[in-house]
Amino acid sequence: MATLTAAQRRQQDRAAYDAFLAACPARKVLERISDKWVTLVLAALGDGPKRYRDLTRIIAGASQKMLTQTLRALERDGLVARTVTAEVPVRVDYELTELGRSLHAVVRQLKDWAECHIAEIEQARTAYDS
Amino acid sequence: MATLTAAQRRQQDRAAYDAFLAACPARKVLERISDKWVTLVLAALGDGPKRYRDLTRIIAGASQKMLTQTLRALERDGLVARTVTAEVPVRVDYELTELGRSLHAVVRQLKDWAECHIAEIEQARTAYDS
DNA sequence: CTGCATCCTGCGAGATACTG
DNA sequence: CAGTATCTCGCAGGATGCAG
Repeated sequence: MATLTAAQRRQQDRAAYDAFLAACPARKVLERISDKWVTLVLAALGDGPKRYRDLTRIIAGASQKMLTQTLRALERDGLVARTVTAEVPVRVDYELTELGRSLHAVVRQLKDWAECHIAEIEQARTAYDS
Repeated sequence: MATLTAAQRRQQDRAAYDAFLAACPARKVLERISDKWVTLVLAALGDGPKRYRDLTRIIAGASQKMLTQTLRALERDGLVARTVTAEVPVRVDYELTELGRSLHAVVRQLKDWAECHIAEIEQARTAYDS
């Protein structure tokens, strides 16, 4: 039928909006850095290349699965470079690319804002909770 | 017993790291704006106050539950102000606070970076996928 | 050391229905 | 109009075991 129920209509709008968001550059980047571990990896690699093992130690909270998954995603996006050295045992180094360092800089802006305004937020929270 | 298995040790490290992250201001703010709808609400309110109904229309992808939840969270953090007018029917307006506008500015920085570098990322992706 | 494959669980988010 | 309450379900992410 040509007419739709309100529910169907809403679902269509939902889908259209999702498609719209999927095409938005800002959204793509935001979703990338929104990942729990991405910014931590950026920070860890911020001061020079690191081996896989080093990263597991530095970012103690990440499971191996998540760390690998994060690194793969960052590599795919050209933010991190992966270098395999055929020693025994194998050695794999990760480092930020130019693009990665650029993004890292933006994230630091965010960090600066956070440290500058977190007190206001906390204050608002306790005020709200009472 | 005093000694722990490797698995237990890892779990402890995990917990400690989580606690560390929980205390990090940058992380708190990042998790706030990481929420799928937060930045959209910031953007929607960026050009003046809006009624609840307006927001549901502007952000067509958000379910009512998510929109309300998002607005409550932002209000709690002092980023958005909620004003109830006792008309019939009830009228509720939302607008960015000073703090909210400040955060919005930072998010726009991120958006600018995204629009400036998205091409490189897309390019890296297609290169990686082949 | 550096990973991939599999299984399993908890929680977030949508759908739906009701209220002031 | 502006929400709240409840139920259900998919899937992100942890645990574990195996491989090059």
